[in-house]
Amino acid sequence: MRPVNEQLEILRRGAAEIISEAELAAKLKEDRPLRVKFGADPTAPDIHLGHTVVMRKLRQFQDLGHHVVFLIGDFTAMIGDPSGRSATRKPLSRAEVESNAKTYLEQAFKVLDRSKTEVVYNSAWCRPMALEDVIGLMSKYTLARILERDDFEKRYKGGQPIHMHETLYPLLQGYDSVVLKADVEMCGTDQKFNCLVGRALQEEAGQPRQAILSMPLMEGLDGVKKMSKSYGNYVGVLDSPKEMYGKLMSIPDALIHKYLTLLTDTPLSEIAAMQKRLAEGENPRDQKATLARTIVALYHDDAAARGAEAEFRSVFSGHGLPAEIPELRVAEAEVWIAELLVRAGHSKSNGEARRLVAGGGVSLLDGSGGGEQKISDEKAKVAVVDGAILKAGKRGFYRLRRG
RNA sequence: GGAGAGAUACUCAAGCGGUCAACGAGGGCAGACUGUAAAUCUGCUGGCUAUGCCUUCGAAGGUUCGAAUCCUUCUCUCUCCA
Repeated sequence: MRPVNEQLEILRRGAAEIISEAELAAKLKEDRPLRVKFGADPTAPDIHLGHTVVMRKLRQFQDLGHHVVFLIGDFTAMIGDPSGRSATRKPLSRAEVESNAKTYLEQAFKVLDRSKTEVVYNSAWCRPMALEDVIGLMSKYTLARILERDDFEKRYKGGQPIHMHETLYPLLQGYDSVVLKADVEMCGTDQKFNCLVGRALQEEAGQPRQAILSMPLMEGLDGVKKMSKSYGNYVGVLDSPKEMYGKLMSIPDALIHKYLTLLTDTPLSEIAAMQKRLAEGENPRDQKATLARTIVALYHDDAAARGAEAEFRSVFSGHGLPAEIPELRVAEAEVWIAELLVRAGHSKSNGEARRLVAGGGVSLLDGSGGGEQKISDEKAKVAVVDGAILKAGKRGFYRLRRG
């Protein structure tokens, strides 16, 4: 195994907090594969770049020769983790959890080394627990300490409900660490509390305490809220090269270097150099392009990255047309514009389409992309010319086909 | 167990018998400007080919010509006291 300080240097990259670095160093010094636990709630079937921040770190552990225990919180998912929530999360059904877990793992292995990952389900030990076991677990912790947790505290003070079962979640997650004899637990900063409970419970059980390595929560495309599917500000690992590239080009400038640090292998020295060049006047757009290209190459390949870039340049910088335009088959010679937009799947309702038209967001181009003609009358009927292109908003292109 | 308060559109939040599809803010979408960045300005932000009709203000009933607004019951939440 590589020297401890080299390992630490790699592991420190991008980390929010290591509790404690001395403990982690001591474990690394034992010169054996550490058991690195990571728990995932199978609530989000689609993995996005936000999830990969932690997974990439796990991958680094794997590459350093350590053992990753990937815990699917199938049991705890049914409780609903209150982490980072201001409201109670609704529990999932068995069937949902199972199918989510499957897709989740499939995507996780885009980052993790499948052969070095042990997958476990916490229902294996949670489900058989008898009430006395549960009470025994509860007796190891105090309500005061549970209420110290950020989100509980906030809800408590804000007069919002906290359900009893939610207070059990940190205990169960901590208990997972006891069962798995984890040496290290990886998590996002929002999970820090739960990980700390794990340390306390391990100590109770006479085990060495796990070290904690937490990664920052990564802001999504809007640059404000954390990346999350429900906020719609995410880049999915399964997104097409074109989508990935485009989405990444829309992030605020301030996020460029954070993304590079957390989502790519770009050496820190290179990132620092980029920051310097930016301060000296380099156009942030170009650095963002580098970021976008690098990430697309990671989840697809170099050719796809170059293709996505070329297309982006031609469509957005050069106001050209995308290489592939979905076709919209229309039988009639003439169709109401709003209906056309709905049929294309661009607008959810006629009303929404009308607003888009009235707002000046819709135009019609001839087959080669020229002759742009804005449609601003929401009542307009448009003649369906075979091969003409309907442009809706910033990125909606549809090629009309008669027949 | 007792006493109060509250539930409004994606979120926060006005409204307290007609002028309410519901003020305002945030968010979102679109346009201008740009680098699909930020900031700024403008418009839009229930459904319906539509000077109107339909659905929506926790749920179900009721009063009324007319209800988000009044009454009854129910569900959920919070606060205080035990």
